[in-house]
Amino acid sequence: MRILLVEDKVRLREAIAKALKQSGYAVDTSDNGNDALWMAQQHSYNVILLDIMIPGIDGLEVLVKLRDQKDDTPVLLLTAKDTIADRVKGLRKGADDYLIKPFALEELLARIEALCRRSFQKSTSTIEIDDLTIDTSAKSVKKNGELLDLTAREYAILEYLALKEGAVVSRTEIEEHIYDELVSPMSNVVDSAICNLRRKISNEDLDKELIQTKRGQGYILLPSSK
Amino acid sequence: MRILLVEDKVRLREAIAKALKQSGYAVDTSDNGNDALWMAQQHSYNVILLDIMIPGIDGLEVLVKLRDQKDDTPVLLLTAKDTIADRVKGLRKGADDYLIKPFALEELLARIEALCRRSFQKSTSTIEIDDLTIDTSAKSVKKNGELLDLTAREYAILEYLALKEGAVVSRTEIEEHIYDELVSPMSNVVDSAICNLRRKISNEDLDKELIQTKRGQGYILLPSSK
DNA sequence: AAGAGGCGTAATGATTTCGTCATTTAAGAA
DNA sequence: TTCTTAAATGACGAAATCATTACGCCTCTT
Repeated sequence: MRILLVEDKVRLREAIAKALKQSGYAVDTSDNGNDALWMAQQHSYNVILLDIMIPGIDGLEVLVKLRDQKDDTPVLLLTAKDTIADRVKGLRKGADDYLIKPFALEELLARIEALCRRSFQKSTSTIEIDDLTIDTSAKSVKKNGELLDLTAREYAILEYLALKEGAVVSRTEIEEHIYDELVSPMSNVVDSAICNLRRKISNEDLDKELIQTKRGQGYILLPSSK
Repeated sequence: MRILLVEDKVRLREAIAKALKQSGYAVDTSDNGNDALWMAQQHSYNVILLDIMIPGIDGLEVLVKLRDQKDDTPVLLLTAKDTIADRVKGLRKGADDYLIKPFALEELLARIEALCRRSFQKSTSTIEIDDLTIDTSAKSVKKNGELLDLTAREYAILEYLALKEGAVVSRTEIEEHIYDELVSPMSNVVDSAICNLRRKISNEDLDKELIQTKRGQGYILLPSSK
């Protein structure tokens, strides 16, 4: 966990830095806006503690510049100013939190923790299998970067198979997971859906089918051959 | 954007709820911990505003229970207590922010905005997509710098889609996050709202629709083509 | 109190999807 | 090899989904 601390008052800066280090953070410090901006660009910090009134370009401006550069490191503003308008302004410019001096170190630490906690949950939403890329949030599939035109059903089945990559999935299982109502026992909905799906994802270059049939058992999506 | 407001003092609750609604949020309220917990479990809120001193199980406990259930909805604690120890305790238990009563509505709104923003992994209060610029603070939309005249509903839907840029958003999800009351299942409110919205944001120059339909799945706002 | 605009509902028509059925193909057992 | 049965395929029509329009209620403003 690496933190950039931007604060011009020496004593305060040292005190905060010391406390942070004791809590196990790696800390870089700066006493002015220009250096701070430079450092933030060089390094990817987990949190930036930013005093507003600092020499060089001021804290808010540093914040704005960072955001303009699509840098979304969590920023906690520190300031002596204490009007509601200032706070609102800071938050609206893309700060994540705001603390007013003087503050208790305990509170600062707790807020930093909250910011770190939140910034850590980024989940990957794509599954890659051979030349297919399944984007589960866009519910779309690309083959070699090219968008495939799958129907909702087809996508759902493919996604399900992909989640169970390498495992045999029975017809019944597919019916139960993809179809709401009961499918009549004699139906071959799944077969025909699989058929259409194969047609769309098949790759002429490779001779093997990605979705293979396990006669009498179901289907299996081959594990990625990487 | 749907918010759960938990506060037992009637007047304060109503005042906050009113302000939130005016800002375009869908708001559910509760005056006690038990109901609040129940509601939070039923629904996926974008933010929970949680007073600590409430009847039934207290706010902190509600928070702890939610976190135990791996529910990581952003929680903003509201409280009259004002010792550092209390604040730290709240944050350490998994709260994302903390406000002390009495607070200014402006600041509350700004903090809620920051929480929403971060939960969608966005760091700035304006979102640019193609020729559209969505200002989530001012709740306005510009097309090529020209202000569009959207209704509150239209804006809310567009903002939600934009925050989820590149992800499919189902009708149900829109209904649940934009509308406070239950939408009757057969209704096509969302469809017609989308229809109107498209008319207003469509660009004759570009032939592609910004809001695309994923038949059987929902709508998707295409990621900016830069 | 009247008017305007916002918004939900209902109805319609266009389009796509998907399940069924009939038929062909392929796999495995004897 | 031949027989049996499971699976693949293709065509068709019913059903579902969506876009769009019109209408009417409700609310807010003036």
